[in-house]
Amino acid sequence: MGRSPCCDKIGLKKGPWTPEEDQKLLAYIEEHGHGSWRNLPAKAGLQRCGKSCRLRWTNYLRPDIKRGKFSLQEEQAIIQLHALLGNRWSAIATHLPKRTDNEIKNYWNTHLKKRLTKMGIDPVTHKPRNDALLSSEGQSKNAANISHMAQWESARLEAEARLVRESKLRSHSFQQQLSPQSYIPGTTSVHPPRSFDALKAWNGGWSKSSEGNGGTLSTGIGGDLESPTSTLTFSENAPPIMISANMGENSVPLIEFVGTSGSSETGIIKDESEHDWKGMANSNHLPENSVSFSSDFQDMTISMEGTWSPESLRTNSSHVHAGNVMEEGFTSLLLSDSTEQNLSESGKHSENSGGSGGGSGYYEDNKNYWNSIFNLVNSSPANSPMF
DNA sequence: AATGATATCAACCGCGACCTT
DNA sequence: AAAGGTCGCGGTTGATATCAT
Repeated sequence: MGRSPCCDKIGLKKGPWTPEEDQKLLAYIEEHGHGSWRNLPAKAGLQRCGKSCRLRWTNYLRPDIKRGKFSLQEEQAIIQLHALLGNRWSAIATHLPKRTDNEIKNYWNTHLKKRLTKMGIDPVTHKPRNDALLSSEGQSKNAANISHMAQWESARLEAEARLVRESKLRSHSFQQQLSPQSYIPGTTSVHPPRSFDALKAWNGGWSKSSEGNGGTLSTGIGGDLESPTSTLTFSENAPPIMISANMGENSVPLIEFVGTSGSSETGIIKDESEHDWKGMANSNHLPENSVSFSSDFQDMTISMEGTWSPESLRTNSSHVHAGNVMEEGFTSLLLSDSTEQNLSESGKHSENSGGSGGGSGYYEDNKNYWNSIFNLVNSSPANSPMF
């Protein structure tokens, strides 16, 4: 409902913008702010529809846009965020603050997608096309279930992106009111979006021990029984993997990835919260408000409490690809494609990947994959551009 | 140099979500 | 609650640039 009339229906100009038009639009917005896009063209003396003006501004004229070649870090960010978020370019763009969603989308379609395809990796699923690395059906299903975690995170990122947008908008309007001429690109007066502090803890939580046959990973704060928790556990024939999304005091989903290696060498990484999930995993003592479902993963449990509401999980629109988390090595592999560039500076993400093989490194690879993504989103608050 | 193929990217289009009346 | 208005998103197109023959 309520679709605005198309430009050609009201005889407005279309196609490439002239420098004069750019100047008019720029001058008007610098002086008045964009206000209502619909009314802007008439006020600015442009024979364009508001939509066209908005697009020109957001994708080209905005002063806080970084143009030119994408850096290695940016490429890496795009690939990893795409693995997590799918084609949600605006959400991805939130973490590359000076890039527009359109630019990222174009770059993906013209460069990165092709590069992935060329390497035999499905750019949609981020899985190898022949599925060679997912040797068993169980692992595929494993990946599918891990995707629930990605969905949660995806939904959270989406909400975060929305907040950032709104904050920026408010900030920008405020600055325009104060001094239209003093607009400083890329600056905001608002607090950065909540970062994934817990995920940082999560990153630091990996360690090894010789205890038991599984590996666990946690935020290190999961022991807070008071906090709302979302816990997802599952297991299959292989030693169990457990993912727990734990809500912190500020309703920040804290993701615990309690992974296990097929190899006893990997051992358990534990912390004070371990007893919580262990109890659940080994018994039927599920917390209240939990949802259990089974698949070929024999046990999956999600507990939803506190403000971690289903409404916040707009998973229906999430394009999270089941297999992506299982293919940690591919991003690094891709970025290590020496035919394109020397990527030595990206060692941060690839140093531990150890290729994409299975075996004992399999879950270690997953860990690294998520570590890199969470590090990425953690380090990219909107007003502190990472690039 | 001419021509065709391919790559790039700005811009458009249609849809859905959100807001206002 | 329903209808209309506006905005933003993602997919796609088409003009231009670049490369290959």
